[in-house]
Amino acid sequence: MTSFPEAFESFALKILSPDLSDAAHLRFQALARQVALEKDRSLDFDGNSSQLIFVGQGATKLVAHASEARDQIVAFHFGGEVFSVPEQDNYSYSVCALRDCSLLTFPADDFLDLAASEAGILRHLLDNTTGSLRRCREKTIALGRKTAAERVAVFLLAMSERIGMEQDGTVLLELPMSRRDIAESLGLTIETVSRQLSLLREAGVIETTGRSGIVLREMEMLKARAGYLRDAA
Amino acid sequence: MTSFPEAFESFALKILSPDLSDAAHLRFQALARQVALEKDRSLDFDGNSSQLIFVGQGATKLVAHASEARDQIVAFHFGGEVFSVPEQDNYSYSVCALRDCSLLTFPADDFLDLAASEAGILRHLLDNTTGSLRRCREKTIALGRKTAAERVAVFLLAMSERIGMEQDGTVLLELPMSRRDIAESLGLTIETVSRQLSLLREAGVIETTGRSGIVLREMEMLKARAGYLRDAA
DNA sequence: CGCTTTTTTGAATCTGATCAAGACAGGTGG
DNA sequence: CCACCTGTCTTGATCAGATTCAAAAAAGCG
Repeated sequence: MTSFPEAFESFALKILSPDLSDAAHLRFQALARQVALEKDRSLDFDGNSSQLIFVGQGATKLVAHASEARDQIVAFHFGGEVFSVPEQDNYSYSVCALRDCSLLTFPADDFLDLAASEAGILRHLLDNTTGSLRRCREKTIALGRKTAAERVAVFLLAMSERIGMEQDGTVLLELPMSRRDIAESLGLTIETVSRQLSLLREAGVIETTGRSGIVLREMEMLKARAGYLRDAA
Repeated sequence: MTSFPEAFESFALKILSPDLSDAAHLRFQALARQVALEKDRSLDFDGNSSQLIFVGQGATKLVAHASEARDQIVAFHFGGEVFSVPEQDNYSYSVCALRDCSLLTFPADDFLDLAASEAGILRHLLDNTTGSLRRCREKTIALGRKTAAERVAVFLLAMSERIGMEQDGTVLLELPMSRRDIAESLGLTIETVSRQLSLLREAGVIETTGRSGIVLREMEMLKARAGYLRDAA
């Protein structure tokens, strides 16, 4: 387990301005709570305050609880990313570890008060939030207008961008999430996800090894199945 | 039509710091492009740059084009709001007026460069973006896990919060968007939206007057149909 | 190697989409 | 001011894709 100062330093390096005064640096550090979250463990919040989460190491899912047995995964976040957990509104949210994680959490209000005059930090947060918004919008489009086949293709392409290892034309994926997680992220059932992966396998677009390994063998075919605009990137 | 300086002032009042120097103020003004967008007209962008939009007056929809005849409305925005239009990635985006609009547009990169050392402005943008993200996440949950009936209820409740007029227990809505818009926002078809509204009408939960008027007569029943957590706000 | 859990596959069901008319609103021109 | 016309909305019948229910197969663990 990384020690607290060490974990905080990796955060400071990424997010805080390098020219921040030592005093301010310490105030941020005082605000941070370090959490070592084991795989499949989740972090619940009191619900009255929004939280800022920095993922030092590991992989997490942000889950919204729509009602009993109806969860929607709002986003996946990997090492080095910062994201915000909304305070409870119509839904309650929790953060769950896909694999062992080292996290820093901050109450968002306090953090923003501290950063009120630190344009660099705010800019960083803004960029991060804009990125989350862009991904969330893409997810909205997928959930609103795409078929099961297209959603699975979109998911694989998005994962290949974020955690894929390229290897002469093919991409290797080591998915940290289960079929259930994929289904809950795509607004589908486990069975449908499994069937769509089987179809891709039969079509020679992907290969699967075990539960978590996937080789994207035909990236062009996969893109064609994602239902994107023909002339888009 | 409001004149350009006037439109810009209403923006400056809302977004820019009151203590911003006149020189900086003018630089922001130089960056702004005013657009008077008539109802049903849309603004397309070159796609290579993200835009910041300030809605002075009117109501807009942010539309993503997934493929021919498959549009998804990502968000509605009303007077006084600021939002960002992503650069074209896998989809192309456009902004369309639901009623006559007066907008200011800024290239996001340039705007952020100008605001680089203005913590107040950045904070404002961050709050706005965080709000957009929160709404987008709620939409994700609705599209991923809710039935048609629940989605329509959620839509009506969200609209009542944003543009509803309360009147002794009931809420009056004057919807600026068509059934098609509602459908494209909820990931449903026009017919399904219409059917769900008819069901609500038959159940006495709402009344409709003409194409655009809706009276929310039984807010509690509507909330119960939205599929929220029982104990949530 | 045997046990548990996850994943895959199959059959039936159901929700929402599609196809097809009809009703209505609201604008236009007589 | 009213009749007409156009586009929007509503309603109905059928269809398809995804869910649900059920069971077999595979993966990963001790």
